[in-house]
Amino acid sequence: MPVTLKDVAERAGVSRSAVSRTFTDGASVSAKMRRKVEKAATELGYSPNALASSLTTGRTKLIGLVSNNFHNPIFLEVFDLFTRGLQDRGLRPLLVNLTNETEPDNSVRMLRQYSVDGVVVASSTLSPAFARAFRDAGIPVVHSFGRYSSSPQVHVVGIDNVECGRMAARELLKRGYRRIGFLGGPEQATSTQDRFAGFMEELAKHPGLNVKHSYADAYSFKAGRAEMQRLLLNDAPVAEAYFCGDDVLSIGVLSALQDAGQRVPEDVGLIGLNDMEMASWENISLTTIRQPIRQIIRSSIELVEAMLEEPDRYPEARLFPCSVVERRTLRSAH
Amino acid sequence: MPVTLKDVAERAGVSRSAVSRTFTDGASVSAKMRRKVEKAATELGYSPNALASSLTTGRTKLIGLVSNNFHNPIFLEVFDLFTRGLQDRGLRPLLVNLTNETEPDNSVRMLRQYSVDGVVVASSTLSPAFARAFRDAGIPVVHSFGRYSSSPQVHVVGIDNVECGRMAARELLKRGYRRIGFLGGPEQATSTQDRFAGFMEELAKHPGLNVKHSYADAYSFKAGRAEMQRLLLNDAPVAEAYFCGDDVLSIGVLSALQDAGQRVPEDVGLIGLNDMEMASWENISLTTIRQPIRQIIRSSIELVEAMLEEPDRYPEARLFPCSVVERRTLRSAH
DNA sequence: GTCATTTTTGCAACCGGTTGCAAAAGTGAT
DNA sequence: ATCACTTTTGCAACCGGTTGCAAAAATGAC
Repeated sequence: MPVTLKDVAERAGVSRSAVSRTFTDGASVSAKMRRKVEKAATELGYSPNALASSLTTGRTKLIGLVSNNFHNPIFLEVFDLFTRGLQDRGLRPLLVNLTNETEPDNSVRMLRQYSVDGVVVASSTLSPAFARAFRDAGIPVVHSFGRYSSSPQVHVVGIDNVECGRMAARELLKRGYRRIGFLGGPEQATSTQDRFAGFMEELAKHPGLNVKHSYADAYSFKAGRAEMQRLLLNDAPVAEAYFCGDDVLSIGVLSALQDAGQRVPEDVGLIGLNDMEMASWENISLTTIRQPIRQIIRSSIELVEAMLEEPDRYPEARLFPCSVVERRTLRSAH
Repeated sequence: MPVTLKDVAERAGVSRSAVSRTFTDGASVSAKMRRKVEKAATELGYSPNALASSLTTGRTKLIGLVSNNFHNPIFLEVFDLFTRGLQDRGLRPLLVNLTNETEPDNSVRMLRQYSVDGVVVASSTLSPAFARAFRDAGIPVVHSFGRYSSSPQVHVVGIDNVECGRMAARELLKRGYRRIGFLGGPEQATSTQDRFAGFMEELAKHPGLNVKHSYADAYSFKAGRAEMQRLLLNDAPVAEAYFCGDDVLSIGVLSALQDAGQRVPEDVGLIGLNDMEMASWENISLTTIRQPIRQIIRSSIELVEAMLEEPDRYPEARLFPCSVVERRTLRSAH
C-alpha cells in the first residue's frame, strides 16, 4: 500500500537519489528532472516517510510537549497555542501526560526512544527535576511557566512570580485592605512559593497588617472551593481580601464564598492570577493579574527552535511582565 | 552521543541480532545471552530507537490525536483521558490541531509522513470528511464524538445525539414548559443537527407548543452568551425554557440571562448537555444531560488498538446511553 | 559417547530514506 | 570540434534497527 521512493524512481525512470533530492530543498536537481519526478510522485500519491529520513538526517521534527496540568482550563489554551505554533513551523507535538508521574527517567527514556528533537515542559507545578533530566539526557529543553532560578542550566520562559506576588500585595494595599489572605496553589509548586515570597515581602513593608496564608491541594476549582470552605468553617472570620494562586482557584473560592452568603467584593475581595478566558465571563468578572501566555508560548517555541540549531546555547530566562486587570472582585481604591 | 545497537553489541561481544532480540519480546534468546546484553546496555545507557525499528516492523505506535476543539473546557478532560489511556497501552499521541483547517488532504499527508499506526478524531464539530479521508488513505481511524450515520464505513464512538434531543424534550415537557427554545451549537455540526432533530421529533408529538430555534457560532461561552443577548434584544420575550447545545454554551446563556435580570429557573429554564465539571460548580448548578466521556474514550482507544491488529475490521458504531443530571436550572415537575 | 532434535546464534539482506564521491552531462569560450 | 569548468546524476554506503535462514550449540534419549 505505502508508495516509496523506489516506486517513484522506477516510474520516473531515474535513480532513487534523484527522487530524494527533489524532495529535500537545497539539493541540486535540474528543472527537467524535478518535473519528471514530481509527475511520477503525484501520479503515485507519494509522500516521503519523515521517520525514515530522520534516521540519516538526525532530525525528526518531533517535539515532546510535556505537561501534568490537565485540570486547569487555561491549559487548553496553552495546548492550543503550542500545537498551532509548532505546526506552523513544521514541527509536530508529541504529547506526554505526566499526571501522577514522579520519576523523570521513564519520560526521558520514552522521549529518547522517539528521538524527539526537543522538549517543551509546560507546567508550573511539575518538579524542575524533569526539565533538568531532559537536559542531562542531551535533549534540548525549554521549561515554560517554570521557575528561572531553580535550574539555571535550563532555559525558562515565563513570568516573574515573585514580582507578581508583590504586585498583588500592592493592589490590595492600595485599596486599603488590612486583614489579608494568601490562598495558594500546591505548596510544592515553585510558582506558589514564589508568589507567596513576593507577596509577603511587599506586605512586610507595611507593619500592622494581619496576614494569613494557606494552600489548596491543586490549581483547580474544586481545591479552591474546598480550601475556602475549610477557612469559613475553621478560621472565621475570613480575611478582608485574598490573593489566590490562580484564576481557577479563585473561581472555586468565589463559589464557596457565594454559597456562604458572603458578597464579593463587599464582604471579601479577591484577586487571581492568569486572566484565563473565564475570568472575563460576566458572571465571574474576576480582578486578576494577567499572564501573557501567548507571548510566553511564542517565545518558548522560538527558543526551542533555536536550540535545534544550537543545542548548547547558553541558558537564558525569558520573563514577561504581568499586569493587573481590574474587574469586579476588589473594592475600588478609596 | 546516542548509543546504538551496534555499540551494545560490540561491548557485549555478541552480534547485533542478539541485542535486537533481547529487546523484542517473544524472540529467542538464552538467559545467559540476555544477561550479557542487558549488562552492556545499562552500562551504556542504551534504549532502542523506536523510529528505526518502525521501519522494518511497520509499527510506530504513534497515534494521531486529531481535534479542532480547543475552546471547550471539556476537551481538556478529553485530552487528559486520551493521552493517559494511550500511554498506558504503550502508544504515543501525536497531537494535531485542526482549528481553521478545512482541507483533509494536508492532515492526511502529514499523518502519513509520520506513519501513524492509527488516528483518533476527537470532535463533534469536525466535518466527517476528515475521518473518511484518513480511512481512504488506509489509516485505521476512529471518530470519537462523531455521527454514526454520516460515514458508515468509519468507526464511530459516541452517543446517540438524536436520542439526547428527545430526552431533553421529554424533560422540558415533563415540567410543563410550553414555550420552548432550542439554542444549538454551530449549525453545520452534526451533533447540533442530530440533537435538534430528536428534540423536534419529540416535541412534534405534542401539538400546541410554541417552539423556536437558533444557533450559536461555536460551542463556547462567548457564543452562547452572544446568541442569548441577541434573542433578548430581537426576539423577546424569550422562551420559557431552552435546550442548549452544550454545557459551556449553557453557561454563556446563563450569564446573559442573569445580566438581563432574568432569574433561572424561575423566569427561564435551561438544560445543557455533557455534564462537564463546571456544570456541577455550585454557582452554576446546571441541569444537563450527561455524556459518559470516560467510557467513550476508553472504548475509542480499545477500538483503535483492535484496528491495529485488524485494519479492515468491519466498521461499527459504539453508542453510549446518556442520562439526565438534575440540578437547579429547570423548575421541578409540577 | 553417538545421534537426532530442539534451541540459540550470527550472517546478510532489508526497511525507506540520505549523501559523499566520482562519472556523466551541460555550458561557454575558442 | 575541443577544452576547461560547472552542474547534474547515479552508485554505493550508511542511518539504526529487524528477520529469514542456515550454521552452531545445547539438550536429551539411547
